[in-house]
Formats: sequence, structure tokens, C-alpha cells
Amino acid sequence: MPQSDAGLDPAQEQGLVEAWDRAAAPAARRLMIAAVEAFAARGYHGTSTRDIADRAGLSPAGVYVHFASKEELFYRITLVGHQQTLRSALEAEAASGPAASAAERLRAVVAAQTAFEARHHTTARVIEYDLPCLSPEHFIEVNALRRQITAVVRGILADGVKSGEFDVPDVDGTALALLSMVTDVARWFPANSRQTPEQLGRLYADLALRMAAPHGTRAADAPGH
Amino acid sequence: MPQSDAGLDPAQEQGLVEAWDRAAAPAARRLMIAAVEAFAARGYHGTSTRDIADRAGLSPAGVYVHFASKEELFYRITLVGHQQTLRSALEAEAASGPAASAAERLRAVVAAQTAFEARHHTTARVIEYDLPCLSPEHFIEVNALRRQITAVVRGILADGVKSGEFDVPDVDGTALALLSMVTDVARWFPANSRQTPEQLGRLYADLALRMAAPHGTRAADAPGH
DNA sequence: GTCTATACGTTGATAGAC
DNA sequence: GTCTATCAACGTATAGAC
Repeated sequence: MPQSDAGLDPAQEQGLVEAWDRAAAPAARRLMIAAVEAFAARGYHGTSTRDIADRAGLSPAGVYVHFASKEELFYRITLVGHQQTLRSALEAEAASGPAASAAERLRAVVAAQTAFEARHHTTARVIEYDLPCLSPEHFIEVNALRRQITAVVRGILADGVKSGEFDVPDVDGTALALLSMVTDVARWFPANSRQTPEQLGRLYADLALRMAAPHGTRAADAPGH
Repeated sequence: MPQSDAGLDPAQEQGLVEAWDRAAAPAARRLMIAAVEAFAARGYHGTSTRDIADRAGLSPAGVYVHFASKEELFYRITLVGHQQTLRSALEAEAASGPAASAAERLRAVVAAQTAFEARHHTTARVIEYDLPCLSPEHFIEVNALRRQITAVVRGILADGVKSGEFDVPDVDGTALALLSMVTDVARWFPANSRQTPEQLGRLYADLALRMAAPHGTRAADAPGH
């Protein structure tokens, strides 16, 4: 993956380290970071356990002290990554306040998720695009988290429609399209763009509001409640 | 890939057969179809040449009569797929007529590309998401085709801005976001949706026009040229 | 063009010393 | 917890008969 063999930048690594804090052994953390880099660069099947062990400074056998299998290592990364993503979305929505309009909540969530995908693009690439490599049981578990993320966006769109702030004929289809747009950032960022994650978040939030706003009015001018 | 182990449906197969018509030997066609199915289901690295040979009804060695390597088989699929995609975009734009407005052209291209990604979702999944598995030389070649597809969208957006039909502060960023939305259809279709490719095309074309239209006016009511 | 047989590196994972 | 050594299976690709 030409644009994805870059290592984790400091901001990204800090985010991961925080999230993986409870993964007791330092070696387990190093393995997860090494695995994220390798999986992002070459995909799950394109990465050998030797690759991962090398990057983490361990022997090939060292992996199996901390993880029962390659799939389990991948599963841990995927699970934590999705939990982080969901938390980011919920926090962004909550931060816009209890009296926030649907437009404000949509802006907050889309901006946060977009910036998140950009900032953590290495991790995001792994957890967004290699998902089918999980075992069936783990796939189901992670998919439940994904559905919660979709539900956040769907809920905001539906609320906006109910209050008259939005004009969205197909809430489910629009939510899916919107999340496609946001998620795909991880695939190309930072190539093709000189923008910061925050700038990108603002652009995508604007686009999302345009997608949801009634024709003929600005979202901000829409009838509130 | 739970949602991707479905075989090629008749419409899809016909499209492929047409496109691969010049691939002389019938066995070569069977191999390409078999490879598309296998790559879509398990990814490039997750697919063995034995898998492909089996699906095509050949022995493991049979592959190498028609393709020098697994990568070359993948490259042929990827190249033809991108050529088809680009042609589809150019034809859609041309079909909207020489005097078409930017809005009409945007609608035509987005609808066509979205329907294309849905209809050929098996092939599209392979050529959109396994691209980094190409050799560096082949990657560069295919990327040139991708840039042409991006250029079509960028051109329409820029024309619309110049004529006053559109209000797009960031043409490049918006084109990228728009193509992300469209491309990602291949990843999830037909799960999560009971819509036909054509219905989906109309929805996405509407969303694209909302993204580009000036705030406060319908695209169709925008000042013309 | 297709087969059988096979070369030979790599893979995920384990055994057992330290 | 980490290592060295190793296994059995599988990977891509080739040789040579038909």
C-alpha cells in the first residue's frame, strides 16, 4: 500500500496507547502497534506473524505469549478501535449540548468522525477494510458496534426530519452514504490533501449539512423547535 | 467476507464477458471470472492460485498457461475494470448532451457511477480495495486511470462554479468526498439496502447535487449560463 | 492446453531450554 | 516471558508427459 507504509505519528500513537492502556504487558502494546502498522501497510493476509514480531522486537514465537493467534491480535485491535470510534461519536454528540439542534449535532458528529478517521488513519484503515478477516463470532460482535455508530447518524437525521430542520427522503440511505464519505477518509488520507484533520472535519460537516438541509434554505435558517 | 461470497449474477457476468471479449481463450475468461469471485470474497492475499484454478475447473498449473503470475491475473482484472469505469463515466457525461448544465452532467455521472458500482459490486470491490497489491508499475498505470475519473467529477464541479450553478468552496475536496460516497457502494451492496442499482443512483445523484448547489436555491433554479 | 508431480520458500503455531 | 529450533501445511510457480 504505497500511501500507507508510514509509521504511526505521535498523535496517533498517543491515542492508541491511551486506548490500550489496560492491555497490561508493554510487549502486548508494542505488538498491537506493530500489528496495526503492518496490517495497514499490507492487509491482514499480507502480513505474517513474523513481520509483526520483527516490528515489535520479538522473536516469531514471542507473539503467542500475548495473543493466542494472529486473528486474536487482529480482533483486539478491531474491537478497541471500534469502541474508540463509537465513543468519539457519542462524545461529539453529547458535547453539542442537551438543547442542540439536529444540525448542530450532525455537524459535531461528522466533524469529529472525519477528524478521527484522518488522525487515526492507520488504525482506521485496518479496522474499516479488513473486517471480513475476523472469525465469524468476532465479526458479529464488532458489527454490533458498527451498527451503533450508524444508529447515531440515523437518529440525528430522523430527529431533524421530525422537527422540520432536515429534508431527508431516505434516512437510512443518506446515513449510509454519509458514513461512506467519512469512513473513506482513512483510505486516502493524508495523500491527495494538504488539510489537517480538523479542516477536513469542517469540510465534511458542511457537506453533510447540505445533504440533509431542506432545498431552498440554509440549515441554520431552518425552522427550529 | 460474509456479504461477498455470492457469485456473479447474470447481469454482472454479461458485463464482464463483454469487456473481456478480447481475452481470446475461453479458459482465460473463466479464470478471470473465477479470480474476481475469489478476490472479492477473500482479498488478493487471502486467495490462492489453487482457489482460482479450482473455481475455473483447472488444475493448479492451468493458471500459468494463461497468466504469467497471480499478480498479472489481478492486473488484467484491475485494468479492464478501471477502463470500464472510466468509459461509463465519460459516456454518462456525453449522453447528457453538449448543451447540458453542470447540474445535469453531475446528476448523470453520479447516477451512472453509483449504479455501476452496485451492479458490478463484486468486480468493483476487487478493483477498489485491493489496488495496493499491484506491482508498483501496474499500480502507477491503473492510478492514471483513476485520476481521469476524478478529473471528470472535478471538471463538472469547476464548470458549475464558473457558471454560477454551483457553490463549491473546495472543488478538489468535494470531488474526493463525492467519489468516496459512490465508490463505497461496492463495499456494502447489496446488504443494507433493498434498492436497485438505478434507485441508488438516483439517491446518490440527488445527494451530490445538494452538496454542490448554492445554499438557498435548488440546483435547477440556479442562475444558468 | 491440460495434466501430474514436484520444487522450495513461507506460513501460523508449538516444544522445550533458559 | 523470551528465546532457538522445529513442524506440518500451504503458498507460487515450474518441469515434463500426454
